[in-house]
Amino acid sequence: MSRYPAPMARKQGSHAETTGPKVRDAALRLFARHGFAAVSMRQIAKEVGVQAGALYLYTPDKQTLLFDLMREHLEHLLSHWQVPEGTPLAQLEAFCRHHIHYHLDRPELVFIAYMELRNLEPDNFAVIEGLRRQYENRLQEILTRGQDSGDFAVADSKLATMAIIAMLTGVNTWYREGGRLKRADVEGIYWDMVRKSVAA
Amino acid sequence: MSRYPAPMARKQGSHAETTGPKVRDAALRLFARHGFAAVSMRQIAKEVGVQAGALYLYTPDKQTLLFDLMREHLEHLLSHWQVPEGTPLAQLEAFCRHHIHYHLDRPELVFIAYMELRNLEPDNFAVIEGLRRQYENRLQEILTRGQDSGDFAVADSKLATMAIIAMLTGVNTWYREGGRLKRADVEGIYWDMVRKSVAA
DNA sequence: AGGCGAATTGAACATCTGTTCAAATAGCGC
DNA sequence: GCGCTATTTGAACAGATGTTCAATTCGCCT
Repeated sequence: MSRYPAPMARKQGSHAETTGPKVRDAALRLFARHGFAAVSMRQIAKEVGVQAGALYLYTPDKQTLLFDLMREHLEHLLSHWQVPEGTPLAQLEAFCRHHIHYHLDRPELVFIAYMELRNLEPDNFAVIEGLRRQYENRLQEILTRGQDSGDFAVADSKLATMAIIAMLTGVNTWYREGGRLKRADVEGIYWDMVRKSVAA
Repeated sequence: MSRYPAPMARKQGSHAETTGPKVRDAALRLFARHGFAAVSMRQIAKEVGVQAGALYLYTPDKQTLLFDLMREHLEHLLSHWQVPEGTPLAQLEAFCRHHIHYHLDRPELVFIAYMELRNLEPDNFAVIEGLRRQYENRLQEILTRGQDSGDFAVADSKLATMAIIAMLTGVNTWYREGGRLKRADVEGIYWDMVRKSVAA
């Protein structure tokens, strides 16, 4: 939605529609590696192969560059996966496996979305926090339903939600492609721990 | 050790021994709130009530200010707690409860030690990572011993270590003093989930 | 009261910051 | 090859950055 500055659709050969994504990708990579505050617009521009002024054809300012990355990430996370029909146990397994899989596919976005919250202006922060809460609520509802049905035994569904998400997202801090374990192995082992942790 | 610039012990009334800690505390607070890269030496100086130049009587540079905070935090964590005698189950419980308790007591240090790793110069990063690994190893050894004794059933002790630490440290992201739950409640609930997650 | 060293100031250094904008360039349809 | 517009440059802005250091102030001791 609302790309900046909503340029008229250009025909092939134009650079506008290749530079835009390149700006986004450069910002993503640099913010993830060095942190939002440590990266200058000139560094981003150099990575794109353009002068700093040209960045402002694609974003109103640096803050929006960060905010858009986070918002798109969380909106896509929410739209990409819905709680499937089934038993609470099956729903929880689907959530856990998808969470790990999806997050391992996007380490830079995940990193930024967790680390750069404090660099968001208050209004932007509220939006991002709202999206995150929506995601957490999906898990919490699974847990609550499993608790009601007697499938789970969680002392506090909010705590269990936060505990499980923290545990699952933690995979991103150590997992490296080509390491000792395949992603499917990791998904299986983590799912096993989650399953037991909430078992009745 | 090796305080900077190792000033001669001064008698009471001198400011050197009150300004030093104030610099550390201001840096801790500001780094935690805004991030290392976003905080300037002049902001720290203003918080202390001193000119920027005076900070360099207490630290060789900004990087060392950050590094010292992290190193002292992790060294104190390691020296403050040792694995007690007892069954693997008792050891694991002690670890979990202490981890939550200790980390909830120092939210700013914990936050910095997790968030500002990428702002450490390579040599400093290696030191911090080594200290963190030592801490992780203590948990991993408990899990390995419990696995060998048949008390635990963990598919992979390294993964279980990372999963448990991520889960426990996650408490810091949401716990607020005076909220719905007391610290002891939180410790109990998390310990319950951890216990079940590794249960045979 | 005066001396001495520790503690601090305040200015200076060279460089970088996000952002703006008139002017120049590039690439399309004709 | 012309004209038009989307795209980009490059300079400029006002101020902030980490760090250094000669000069000054402070506070204890005699």
